[in-house]
Amino acid sequence: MSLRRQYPFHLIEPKWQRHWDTHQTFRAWNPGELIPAAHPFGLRHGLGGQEPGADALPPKYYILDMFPYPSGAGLHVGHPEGYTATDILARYQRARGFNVLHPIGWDAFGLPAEQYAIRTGQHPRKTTETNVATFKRQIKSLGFSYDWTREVDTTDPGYFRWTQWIFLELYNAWFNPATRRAEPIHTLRYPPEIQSENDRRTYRDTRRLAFVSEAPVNWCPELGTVLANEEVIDGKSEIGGFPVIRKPMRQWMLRITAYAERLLEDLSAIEWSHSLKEMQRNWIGRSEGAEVTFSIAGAAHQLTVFTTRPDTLFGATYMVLAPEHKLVELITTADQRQAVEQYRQLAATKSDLERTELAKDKTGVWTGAYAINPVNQKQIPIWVADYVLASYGTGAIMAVPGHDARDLEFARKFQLPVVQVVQPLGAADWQGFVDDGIAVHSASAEVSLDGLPTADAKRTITEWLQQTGRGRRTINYKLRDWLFSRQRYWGEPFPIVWREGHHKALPASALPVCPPDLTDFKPTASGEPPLARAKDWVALPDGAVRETNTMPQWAGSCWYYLRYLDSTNAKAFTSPEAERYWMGTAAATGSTPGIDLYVGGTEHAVLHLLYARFWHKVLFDLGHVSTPEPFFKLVNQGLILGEDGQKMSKARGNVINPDEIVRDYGADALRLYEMFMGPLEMVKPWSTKGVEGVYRFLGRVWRLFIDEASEAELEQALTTAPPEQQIDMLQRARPSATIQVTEPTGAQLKALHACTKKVTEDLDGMRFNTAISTLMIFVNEAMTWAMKPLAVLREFLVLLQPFAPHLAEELWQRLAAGADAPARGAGVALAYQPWPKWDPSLLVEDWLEIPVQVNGKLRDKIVVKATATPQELEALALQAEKVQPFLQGKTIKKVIVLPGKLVNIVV
RNA sequence: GCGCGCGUGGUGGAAUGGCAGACACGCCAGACUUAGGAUCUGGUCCCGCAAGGGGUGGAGGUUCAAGUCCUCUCGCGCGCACCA
Repeated sequence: MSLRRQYPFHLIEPKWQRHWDTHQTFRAWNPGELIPAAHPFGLRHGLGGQEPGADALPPKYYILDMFPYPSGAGLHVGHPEGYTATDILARYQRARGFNVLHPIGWDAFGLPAEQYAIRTGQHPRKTTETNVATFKRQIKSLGFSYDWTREVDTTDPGYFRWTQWIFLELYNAWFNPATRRAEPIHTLRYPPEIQSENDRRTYRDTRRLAFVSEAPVNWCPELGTVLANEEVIDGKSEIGGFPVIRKPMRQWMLRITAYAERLLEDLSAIEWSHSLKEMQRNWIGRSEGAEVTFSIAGAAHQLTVFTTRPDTLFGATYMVLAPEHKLVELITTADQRQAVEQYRQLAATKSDLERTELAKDKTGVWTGAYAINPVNQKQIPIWVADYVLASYGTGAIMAVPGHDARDLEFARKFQLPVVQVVQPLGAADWQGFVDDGIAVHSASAEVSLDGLPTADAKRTITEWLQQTGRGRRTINYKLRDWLFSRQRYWGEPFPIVWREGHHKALPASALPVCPPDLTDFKPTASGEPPLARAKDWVALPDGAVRETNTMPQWAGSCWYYLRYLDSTNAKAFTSPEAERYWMGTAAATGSTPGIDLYVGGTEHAVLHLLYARFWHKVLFDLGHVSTPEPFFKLVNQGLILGEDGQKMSKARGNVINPDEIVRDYGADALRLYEMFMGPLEMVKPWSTKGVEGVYRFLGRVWRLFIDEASEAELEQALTTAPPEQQIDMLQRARPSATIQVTEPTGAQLKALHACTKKVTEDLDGMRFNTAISTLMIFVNEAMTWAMKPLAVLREFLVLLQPFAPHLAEELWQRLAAGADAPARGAGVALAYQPWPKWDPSLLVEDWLEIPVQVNGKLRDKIVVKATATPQELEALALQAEKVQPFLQGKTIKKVIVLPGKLVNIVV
């Protein structure tokens, strides 16, 4: 701390935080709720003492933060960045008359609490409670205008009961390809050949949106759990960075792939950043191409491959199967069996990391078998190689080494033939040419592509394949179904029981299914999930056993924004009325469909944000929510780096603790600084000097309003007063005598209205940094006024309030208490004061300074009446003193005159 | 390798195609002070005493006018990455 205390923020901030808490100032009102007569929202909208329906309430504005995982480390300065941005906008929209929903909660299931429990034996519930308490204290110390009555905690049985309920909705639904929608499972029709109840059960169970699969999954031995594709980065676990291997296991999956196309299409209807949409598009990974079926020489089997380049079919000189491909064992010849088996086993034990990052060198073995190319009946060898992934396409490819870099590398290593079938348009070498060109050497007795540009060749060959029954046009996605079960303790148990090897959903009335109490949270020695230790819990009286896997952390965050709408509802995840009002369509409410603004970090680009969209679409299809997309507009805040420009980390010792900033400079200063650093979305380094800068600004605001002598008295009195009396002593700081009820001068009005205009426009564009600089400019000017009109300063406080709410409220109360004028809404909380309007006519200048350029270079400035005609401007510009030397001996070719802006003389 | 984004003073950053550097940090000078790490005032892109010249990663282009638009190029950041 190197500055003196600029103003008594240490008293002001707790005072207003307590005031907002006890008055529930920021409570958001649902349709039909009784609004107390004295609540500022009721006073503002004339609804006090009433129970207005959705029609009588003002339009809604739903502004959401990504709720935090309450880690043991406490809040870091990245959290307040997004939270301050949304809080400023929440306060702004409240002032503009919206019914604002601005909630917060805790995403509290998760691995760290469980691992801490394994180390120390402390129950994760206890750890979670402690961490939530810390986060809550820290967040409250920043003065955010959350509606705390709607706080949610994903680990609360009253909450996860509905997470389990939504899982049942998924379980009891299937995706109807004809309607492209989820429908209740009872609408599923069985093909005539499926008759027995057992077959029907299997048919049903393999079509549910939540289903059991026995497929190779990402298994992390270190964490003792499986992970979703999205949780594996470069072959390592996202949490902890431990190796991940592929292992076949029986797991719960969610059928997100059914929604691939809609998840992709609907991106165009929402306002997200370009890069974020691009990340989701990449993850979904749609690619158009064809499936081609090859027969196998001397065998009845067929081999289907996916290719985006069916036009290169004539160039296929060999085939490759993924090591896991089922056909491998069926077609491998006796001679090759040993080599193939060895290769497959080696591939199975390799981690993903070893198969990708570390092993760029291609490996593989020949199966001994041949495929027959359908276009020309040529026999080409079938290989097994791990550069082909079992999980993409059909797990097999036709290799065209002439026009694919990977196939070329493989062909060169194993001396397989390379042939040309595409002629580059330019002078490029054809070997390894992968772009579009002209088809060559692509003709047989049955079909010819020669001379066709790539696009036409694709179309021609695909039609031919389709007509001859050897293939078809198809679309492939990289997106995989969502692996939804984990071998953990600290997560939602599945509402599922098993009997005789079949799973069965519990009825909704059996919810919540609470996890049993345990003292040992490790997986069992046999590798079963920790819940299996609770034998009494697992075994049910009727002989059934409970599912012992739990849901992943993402489950709770998939729908929390819906629970906020009606967070204590015990009968439904939310009431339909509340859902319609807050999430409803534009036509019904006059506001945005879905959540108006969602702010959070970019780390959830393909995890939470994809999963939540998926769940929302299922709920939409099943009639539970009104919109197909939850998050209409989304903004990612940029990372805050340490003062050294490096990512903040304990190891580097460059972590800034928000508690210390609040202690030394106050919450308003922290809020203001984080917004003043630069554009919200940008990555930017922390600067404590910068905090001091905005802190000094807040001090100037204080001194603009407060009498200096009285403040000195206050400071003096505080040195001896006991802490509990100090807050009341704030009253001793009296408004400055220079604040008077006077008619503002033109210059004063102009300063206010210019400030109002710019701040308003900047808030609409989320340009918080320039909004704050505008407030600074106003204060710098107002400091020079000998007489400060009360009305002007009051309006300024309404503008300041979203940014520095504690200080603004304190000063507002001070001016209202003065009783020296009929205050604008005296006694009504500043937070609900109407946002000021600006009068454009006040901003018009009588005289303007106009730059005069010669050939685009600034040479002089002329002062003219704002009403000057272009002719007058041109004449004055040509006479301007400093312009003369540049016109000497030249012919004026042209004069560009922009009235009110600029004159450019071209010579 | 592919995709996306970004390059502006000593620093964070401002600039609907129209005066480059708002606002702030830092620094310099001054005022008030016993003092200043408080506050206030002034200055602060570079070269130059000045007149003037140069300047938004680099090279071209479009335009009366380019930080802004186009092409190429270099550098940085983020994402994806054997996806057929």
